[in-house]
Amino acid sequence: MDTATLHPMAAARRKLLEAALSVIRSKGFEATTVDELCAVAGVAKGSFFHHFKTKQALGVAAAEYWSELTGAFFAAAPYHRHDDPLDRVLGYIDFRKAILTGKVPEFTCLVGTMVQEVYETCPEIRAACDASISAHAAKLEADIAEAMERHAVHAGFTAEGLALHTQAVLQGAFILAKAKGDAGVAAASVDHLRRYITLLFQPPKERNPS
Amino acid sequence: MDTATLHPMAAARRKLLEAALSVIRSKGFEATTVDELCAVAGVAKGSFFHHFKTKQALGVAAAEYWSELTGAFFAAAPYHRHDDPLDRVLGYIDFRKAILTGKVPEFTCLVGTMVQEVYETCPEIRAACDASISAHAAKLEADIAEAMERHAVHAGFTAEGLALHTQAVLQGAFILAKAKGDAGVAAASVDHLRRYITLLFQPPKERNPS
DNA sequence: GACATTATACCGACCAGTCGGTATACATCT
DNA sequence: AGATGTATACCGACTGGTCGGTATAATGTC
Repeated sequence: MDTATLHPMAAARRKLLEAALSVIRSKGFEATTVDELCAVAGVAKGSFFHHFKTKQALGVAAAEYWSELTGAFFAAAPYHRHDDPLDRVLGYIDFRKAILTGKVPEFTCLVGTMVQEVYETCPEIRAACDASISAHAAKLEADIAEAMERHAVHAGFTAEGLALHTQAVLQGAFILAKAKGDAGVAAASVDHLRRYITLLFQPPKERNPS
Repeated sequence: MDTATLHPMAAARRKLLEAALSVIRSKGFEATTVDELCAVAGVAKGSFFHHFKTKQALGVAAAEYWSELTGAFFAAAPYHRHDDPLDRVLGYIDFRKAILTGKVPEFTCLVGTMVQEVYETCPEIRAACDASISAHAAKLEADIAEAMERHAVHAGFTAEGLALHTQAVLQGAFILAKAKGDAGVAAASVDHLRRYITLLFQPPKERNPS
């Protein structure tokens, strides 16, 4: 995906946003300095404050940029091809597991990291992070709702609630991965999530009583 | 529980640690200043650096203090009384859900918040947070292992993995609660976790095929 | 030449950490 | 008992450096 073609944008602005994604995911929002973002982006400080009124404004813009990027990334993923909506949901989970590669800051979530720090101190960033997570969950929610319809599952939960739960598991898996410095523990949690959804949608009559 | 009697400790030191718990859970580690901790603790700055060599050292001490406090808190919880280990596990989950009350910073996890920020920049704090999470999970792991034995469940996962998964769900639930400013979404995720464990340990033959 | 963008120099606030010093408790020696 | 030494606890002014943000000049670009 060529990120430059998503929206026309001044070069310095996009370079600053790209820098923000990588630096903030590594060090968090507060520990990230404007000077470092400029250095990584190869841009002077004046450009930063030309494009973003404050550091907080950059935080909001970074969350929105993250939403755009991940939206396009998941929209292009192969799991949407399945006919059965349940296969699309499980395909999403498998896809999330498959991209747990490389170093920890490379597969963790920008908005999950940011919202932990600023949820009480900066309502604008908090709202932008919430919007990003909720928009992502909403796409999955559609498939879950369809799968619940198709497989006649209605027991005690909503499509929205289950979609948000998947995000909770992923965000929590990232925290464990950060604590242990290892992606394996995150993958194991995603496995549990997959098993849960499989059990939820498994028709009781066909359960193997071995 | 009288925290003062857990370990003898200079008054200023304990007041600083208590201040650290509440301030860091609200604003994160980086945004918390030594001056603010001193102000909240009602202690002079000199005392801070008498008890903690650096701010990072306070972070490590806060994680260890958190481990002590939560360890005692959960050890005293009522769910341990159940005879069936599975009831203890489900009792733990119910207890976790029951304490999701009050404002968000009051029920979220100090070490989960801290490790997100510093996992790359401060290995000492990262390790202390990992130790806190892992020790907590280990207590639950014992009950899970016993429940797996008792209920003859061995399918595709380990007691350790499931114990860590519960922590992932809880940590992720906290992130969603922070993003939405609402404890309800966290409780909903804990409900899903409970349902998952129930399904895992439900004997296939007795499943209700309604 | 008008306008958006980028670069450089700079400022005031703030922050982690230092330093000199006081207070208290408890030994040990005379 | 009183004097002396010593370790811990606590205090608050100070400092060197960093950070977010500003002012202004220089560039492109139509």
